[in-house]
Amino acid sequence: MSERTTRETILDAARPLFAERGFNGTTIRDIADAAGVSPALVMKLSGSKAELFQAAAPDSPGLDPDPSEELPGYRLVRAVVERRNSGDYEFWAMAPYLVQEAPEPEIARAKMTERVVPRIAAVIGEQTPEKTRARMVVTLLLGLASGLRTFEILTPQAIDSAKLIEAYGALVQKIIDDDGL
Amino acid sequence: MSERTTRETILDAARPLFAERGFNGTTIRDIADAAGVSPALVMKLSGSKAELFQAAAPDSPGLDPDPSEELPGYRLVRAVVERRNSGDYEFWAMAPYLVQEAPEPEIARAKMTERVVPRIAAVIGEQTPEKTRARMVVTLLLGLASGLRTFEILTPQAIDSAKLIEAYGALVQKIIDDDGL
DNA sequence: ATTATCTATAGATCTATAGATAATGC
DNA sequence: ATTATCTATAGATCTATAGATAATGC
Repeated sequence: MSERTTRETILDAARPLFAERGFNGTTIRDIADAAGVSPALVMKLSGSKAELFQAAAPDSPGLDPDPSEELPGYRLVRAVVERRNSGDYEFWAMAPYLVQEAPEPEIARAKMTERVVPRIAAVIGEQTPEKTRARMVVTLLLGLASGLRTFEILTPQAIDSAKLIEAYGALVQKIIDDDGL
Repeated sequence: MSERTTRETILDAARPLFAERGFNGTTIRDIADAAGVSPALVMKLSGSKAELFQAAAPDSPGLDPDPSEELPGYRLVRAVVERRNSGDYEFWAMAPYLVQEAPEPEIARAKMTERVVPRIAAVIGEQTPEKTRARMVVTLLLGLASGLRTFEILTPQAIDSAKLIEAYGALVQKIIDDDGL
């Protein structure tokens, strides 16, 4: 097993732990146990816990691999709902913890904005320097992920997926189409 | 100084620390220093760190003391924006951490939903058992607070307060008025 | 020979408690 | 006398490192 592979094993073990328990709630030993190696090796290969966090924490949302005919507002919402249904990792739900729990929250916040806002601006085709609509869309996606994942108030019992995509997608699309912003 | 008062001093010191740094990121000593007492006294008066967290963490949003003529969607949004402008404590921004960082996240999540959803249902006048619209409104407020506070992507430079209240208030009001939900 | 990994442990926390002292009310 | 508060410290972590051993490639 080369270093590359072991390092990847450790990062893969670290990611969900950091996401679920945060920086302080996750120990090097937790990660080592999950990866099946000694804590010393985790330290050796990652340098420090803070560096490991930086390396492990995903810092941008998953790409949309298949730009369909659907309007981008609905498409973005559908992706979040489908990830809930399949239990996949949800960047938008983890982002608040990644900022708040980072060893240096201010830097984490700035980095996050830098990566995420232009990305969404590209998806919705916004070209203004302020990227106001992209910022609003990011806000809406953060809320949706909170409701679906962190708080689980938008359960399938409370609202079925199709209806949710229709209603919430309409909100996102309304922002995208808003000429006043 | 009676116990009541010292206990309150400690809780007031603990609240912002827990909110900013989370449960694991805040130590009894931090709280003791902020309150100007010894760590031993903090322990004595609070029982344990977990109990202190329970006692200190606000578990519901601030009430709306002045129900105006304004439509509830705009009113709810305006309150969040104004708290940003005045730098006041924002329940909706802290709620994710309170759930995630709680000693028992599952219980914290259930409690949160139990308190918050009926509250918002009352504000918007929803009486269905599922409270689907209240859940959607909570989701939108969580997003707004994330965008304003946690990520600071909705800065006054990016969008001025009046415009934000108008645009985001319209979304919340759209959900409140949505007959399909 | 070099790289990968482990054991053992130092040094620095952290929560919690025991027991002492200072302040308060009768 | 009782309540409020402190000092001192036990016991349990946690990160990080030093030095030893096992595995690998030449």
